Parts: sequence; structure tokens; C-alpha cells
Amino acid sequence: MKNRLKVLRAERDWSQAELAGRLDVSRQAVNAIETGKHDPSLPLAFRIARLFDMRIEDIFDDGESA
Amino acid sequence: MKNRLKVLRAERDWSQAELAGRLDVSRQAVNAIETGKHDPSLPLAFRIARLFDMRIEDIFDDGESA
DNA sequence: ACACAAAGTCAGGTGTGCTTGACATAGTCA
DNA sequence: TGACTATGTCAAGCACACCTGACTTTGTGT
Repeated sequence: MKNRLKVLRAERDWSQAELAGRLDVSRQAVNAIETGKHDPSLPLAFRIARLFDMRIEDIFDDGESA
Repeated sequence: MKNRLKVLRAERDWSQAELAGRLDVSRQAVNAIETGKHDPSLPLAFRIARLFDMRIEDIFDDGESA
């Protein structure tokens, strides 16, 4: 599952630790999602989408055509 | 995490087993999601949204105000 | 009463999302 | 050089998302 977390974070000039704090998860969890090691849980995906005021589908991409 | 799976399924007159087949998961997985015992993984949430041609946020509700 | 389909549930197992704590590396700056 | 920040990574552990297989319950129809 690809995602735009790193870009969205860079646009706001946040560190991984700063983003982790805003999402109430560990810094390692943010890193693992950004580097593609894990997909977030659905509740965490909701928190991420809400934080950036976007839809989940606009942040994450599971690669299926349509 | 609340969801509208049961209603969407009823609108199409599908059994849990039929929906499970279309999502490529077990019947018990569908049942657990409908009865609120589990949240789906993000990839499964994407498959569900795609199957019903809706956004994830229109099917699932994590209860946060905005 | 009987058969059947759908739904719900349980046990036992596997894989993963997330945790804390620790450590390595690279970049910046006094 | 030495201190500090950001990032990446590892290990060990916990909780949960899924699995198969089996069983019970409920509703429908003969």
C-alpha cells in the first residue's frame, strides 16, 4: 500500500516524531508506514485523513485500477 | 468502528457468505466486521469500498466529530 | 415435524500493527 | 571535535485481523 505521508509531512515541515505526536502513535509506527513496512489500521487511517483534511483514498493507494 | 455493511449487503440481497466470496475473505471475517467485533484492515476496507463503489468514509464511521 | 439456509459464535492457530527501548547513520552547527 | 536532530532499523512483546473447522440458533418452507 503506497501513501503520500512523507510528502504531506514535508509540506508542513513536520518531523516523523511531530507527526507521531499528532496521531498519538509511536515514531516507529509513522516510520514503518512511510517506508512501506506496515499498512495503518483503519482507525489510524481515519486519524491520518482527518489530520490532513483529506479522504483516505487520496492519501493511500492500494494499487487496484479502479 | 460502525459500518453500513449489513445495509449495503441487504440492498443487494447478498448473504454474508456471498459477500465474503466477493471480498475474498472468510464468512466469519464478514460476520465479525458486521457485528462490530473487528475493524477491517485498510486493504480490506479498500476492497469493500471498491465493491460498493463508495468511499471508505461513507461506509465506515469511527465516531469522531469531524 | 423435518429439512435447509443464514447468521452467530467458539477454539486454536498464523500473521501483522503497534508498543518501548536501544542503537546506527547522516546532517547541521557551535 | 563534539553536541544535537532526524531518520532508519532491530528485538521482544502484546493485541487484533484473519484463517479453518465445528457447532448452535433462528427463520423459512415443505
